[in-house]
Amino acid sequence: MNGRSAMRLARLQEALVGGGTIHLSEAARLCGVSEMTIRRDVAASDGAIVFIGGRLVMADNPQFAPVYDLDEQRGSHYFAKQRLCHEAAAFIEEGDTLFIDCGTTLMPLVSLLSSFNALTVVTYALNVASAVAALPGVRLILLGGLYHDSSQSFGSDDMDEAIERLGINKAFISAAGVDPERGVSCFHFHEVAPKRAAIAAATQCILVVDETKLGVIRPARFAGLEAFDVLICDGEAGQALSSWQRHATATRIRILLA
Amino acid sequence: MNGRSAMRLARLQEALVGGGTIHLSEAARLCGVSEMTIRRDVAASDGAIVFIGGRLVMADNPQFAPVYDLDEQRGSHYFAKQRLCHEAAAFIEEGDTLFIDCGTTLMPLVSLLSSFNALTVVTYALNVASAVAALPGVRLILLGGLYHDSSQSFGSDDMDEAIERLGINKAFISAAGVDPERGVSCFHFHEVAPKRAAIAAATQCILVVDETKLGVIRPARFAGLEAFDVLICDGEAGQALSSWQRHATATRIRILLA
DNA sequence: CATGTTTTGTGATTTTTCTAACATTTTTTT
DNA sequence: AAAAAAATGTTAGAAAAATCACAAAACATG
Repeated sequence: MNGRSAMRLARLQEALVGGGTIHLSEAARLCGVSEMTIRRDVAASDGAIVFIGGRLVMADNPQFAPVYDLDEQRGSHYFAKQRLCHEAAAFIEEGDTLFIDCGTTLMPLVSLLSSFNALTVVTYALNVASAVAALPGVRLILLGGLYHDSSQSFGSDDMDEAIERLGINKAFISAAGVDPERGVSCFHFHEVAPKRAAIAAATQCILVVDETKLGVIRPARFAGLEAFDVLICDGEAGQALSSWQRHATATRIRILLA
Repeated sequence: MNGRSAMRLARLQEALVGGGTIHLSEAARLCGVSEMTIRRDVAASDGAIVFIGGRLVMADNPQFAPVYDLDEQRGSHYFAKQRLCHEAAAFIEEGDTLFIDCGTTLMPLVSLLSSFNALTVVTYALNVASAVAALPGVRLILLGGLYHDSSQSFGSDDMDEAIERLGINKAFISAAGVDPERGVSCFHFHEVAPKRAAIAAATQCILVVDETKLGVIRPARFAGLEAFDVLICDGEAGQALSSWQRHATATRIRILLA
């Protein structure tokens, strides 16, 4: 990609941020180049803007649900996550202060918040923040710091203190691995502090993972299973289920299947 | 519209709720009918679902709302801002730690950062952060807090302390009003603390405003003109220019015209 | 300033989407 | 059960969009 091309894309991106589409011809006119050049720009770009039937739309704006075809979404566990989040949303009440963890698992939860009008969301994830910022009735508190690309989230030394100062009601936590003996873990160490602080601060802790995470151990352990009040999981393959129910009664965790 | 048709539409609507698109062929397969039937269903419906380039989308999906030419008006401003930012970018060197202010003025500056690979950007604006996060070679530090929709930025009590702790090289500041006697001002009071802290911390302060801001006073004053080393402005209408040059020599500020 | 490279434009070609007409099937009515 | 009506499928052609190939222009470089 070249400099001028990047500038045109930025120009178009600015036009499309906040939603909407523009037709190829319109985009070409706007940038003062031919339609073919716009096509080439978009094709060579990182995929932030895509074509849909001769129109340009923002694709990766987390503010919106993905544009991809539904069968692709099916493949990427999109529907599974949607179901999980639907279950999770049932715990939310008007006036709550929610902690929402980073990752893609809890993204569908954000779009379910639009029906409330007195929520506060605390997060340290950029994608979550961008999505929440678009909701009119939801207050957003972003815990800043140094950005980590790997998890689209921020990390800082005093994040735990910042979380302590907030009155968090319910914490929705995601994880990359959940094991009854070895606890709940994630990939990145900078996520440990905010997760722990949120779990400690929250009245109710809800762990949301899809079933591929069960029995898996990742490098950064941040809690034991007993730290959570509810585990929301999708039990398509119910084989491991019975053993998990045993663990559940042992740790008093409540398992919900989406 | 007929009963079976309504049922198919309901089914498709369910698949599309929460955004996303579904291709005509996919929809036909999903409902077990021909593509033509889906077309007829959609055509005869109330308009909740619409076609866009062979794909079905919910009509109320803001992502697909046609954004008619936000042209000239916003477009011309955009190019002005682009010029301003091009001037501003000339001050940036490899290895710098930049403070980038909120607003739309400095957005084009972000896309100009992609040619560097050892920059650090400090900001308290969500739109700036989102844009910087996409750049591979740039470290991002976001100053978090409570989100303010009006300026797409965050505010918190300890932001000034957080800025003090950072080694900021160059501060790029935007403003809603610049007046030689009454100083530099913005609309929102929560912007004052970070702007002041950044100005105090930075080695070099660069004020970037378009000429419509000259001679304007806004509610929240955050600095005098003498606090800045450089003022970058577009001098299309050069009328006020001579008087500004006088102020410039008085305050030792360097005026650049884009 | 000539040279080679990159970027952009143009027109031809292929693919996809849209529309319309008519055939076929299903449902309803008599 | 036959006829009529409604719904759906099939095909063909028009329109739009996507791709390709090459020419022209802009840019960089020695």
